[in-house]
Amino acid sequence: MGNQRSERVFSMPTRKLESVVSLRDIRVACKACSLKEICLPVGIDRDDLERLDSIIDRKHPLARGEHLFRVGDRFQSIYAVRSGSLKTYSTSEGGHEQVMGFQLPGELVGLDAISENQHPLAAKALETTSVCEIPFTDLESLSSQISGLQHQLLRVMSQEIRDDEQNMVILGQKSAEQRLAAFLISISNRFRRRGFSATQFNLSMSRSDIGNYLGLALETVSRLFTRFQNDGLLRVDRKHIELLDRDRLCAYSGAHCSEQQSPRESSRH
Amino acid sequence: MGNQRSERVFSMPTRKLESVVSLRDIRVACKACSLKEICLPVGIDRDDLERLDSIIDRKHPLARGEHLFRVGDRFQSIYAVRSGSLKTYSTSEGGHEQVMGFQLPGELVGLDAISENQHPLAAKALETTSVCEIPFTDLESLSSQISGLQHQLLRVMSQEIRDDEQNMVILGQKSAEQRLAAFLISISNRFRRRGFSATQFNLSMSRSDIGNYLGLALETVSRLFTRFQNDGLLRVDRKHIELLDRDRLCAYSGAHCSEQQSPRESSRH
DNA sequence: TTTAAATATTGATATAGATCAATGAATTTG
DNA sequence: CAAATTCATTGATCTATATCAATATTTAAA
Repeated sequence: MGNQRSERVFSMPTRKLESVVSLRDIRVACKACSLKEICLPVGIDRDDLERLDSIIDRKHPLARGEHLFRVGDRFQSIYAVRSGSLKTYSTSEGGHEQVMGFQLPGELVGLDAISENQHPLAAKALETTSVCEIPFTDLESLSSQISGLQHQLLRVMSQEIRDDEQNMVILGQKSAEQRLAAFLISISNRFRRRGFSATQFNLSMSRSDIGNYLGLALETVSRLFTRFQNDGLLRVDRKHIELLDRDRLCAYSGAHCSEQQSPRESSRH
Repeated sequence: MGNQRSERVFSMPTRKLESVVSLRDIRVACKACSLKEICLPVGIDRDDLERLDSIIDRKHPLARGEHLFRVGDRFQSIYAVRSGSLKTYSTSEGGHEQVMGFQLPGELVGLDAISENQHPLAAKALETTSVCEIPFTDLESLSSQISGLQHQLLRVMSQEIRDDEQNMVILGQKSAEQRLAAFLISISNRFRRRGFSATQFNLSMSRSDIGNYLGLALETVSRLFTRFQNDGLLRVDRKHIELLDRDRLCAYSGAHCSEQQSPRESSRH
């Protein structure tokens, strides 16, 4: 699928053996990981990468519906999605769920837990999902030695703030139509950036999750999908989406789409 | 006003003399600044503080309506509000403004600019406002030496992400009433944390700014203020707000108010 | 395979809050 | 200090989208 290539490079045996299963085979070095430019884009040389690699731990894949962490869990690591996808969400007292975001391959989760030393959100796998675990204290001490890493970490966090700001704009003043369009464009951009198709993908999250995330009723999401389809913008088949007219969809989203850019992917500089 | 005390401690003469006016007198050491626990809460000792201080630059106050920076400005520094307040906002192609946040004394602006090396938002003074300028490269190199500072910086950014997430909840699924209530509680908490009154304060921003920030029409904000007043929750006199029943207001906001906490103030741990 | 449980679609209706509009302070300006 | 401008309040109406409801489809379970 796409270029999820060359992930099976086996280096040293698993350092930590907390999980029982045959982790050894899954152990992959950062330097060989197809996601490495994403997790650590800039200015980290060969040696540094090796050091970084040594602190990163691959866990065995999560099944659909499994939690990576829950609200209130002690914060120890941030995670990078290697394959699959996650949703993060919080639950209000009334048991009502608020979906805060979706994490696709190459994206990080858990940065919001640093300040309180515990996870303010839960992270649940939307499908079979594997992640890299990056123990935070290790990362911190390493990044005080590797200045490029420190900077990179700050950049990633800053980007997260940007993205959240973008979402606030979307929630604060866009119409339902604009929201869904913006959402699809964002997903598309994020897939493309990871080397997947930008025009054809599967949404691993339910309509209800999308609606919740966008501040819309799921019925509205459903209706909009059919509307978009009727307008010739895309083709929907349940989870599968094919974007037929990305530009027009982008125009629908009410954003500057001149450079077919999305907030999320603009971090490359 | 409140305990905005003991700010006038004069140390060495201004290092950078970019601005013409009598900056010398305003120059105040971090270690004497009433905001120091806020900017740099933990684990920084006397010596380190002095080093930090040496990179921080006080600028002369901004007049109401003046910009601290504009969209697209090269990112060089982050800023801490010393007194007064700011709003950050972006402007869509249609010239439509989106207010992203308000910064009160002790709060930082500009963290979202790190990733792109330029400011994605503009920051404008809502009243006469003075800020500390913290050149980012200096801060970065210093924080690789002072591990407490590095951690603190990450914490602050993480907290910002948390806060934005909170705002997403508010925009995504709260009613107009809940939004305004949550907003007032948040402001109240932030004032209290800085030693100001939590029950009586002036809103430096207009109804329109509040509405824009909360994703509501200004008329709605206005109506809600009168409603809240009629309900005996508070007293409004134009910009001046007096909270009469904080608990009930908090209940209105639809959040767990058990510990009269707000997202923003929960960062102390 | 049948049954059950999610999940998705589509329609009908209700409503929170936007928008339009007019008036009244309060600030700013000349 | 008057005039102009900005800002706030209040009312009347309209609309986008939620909510309620029924059905269909898919997935999971038995």
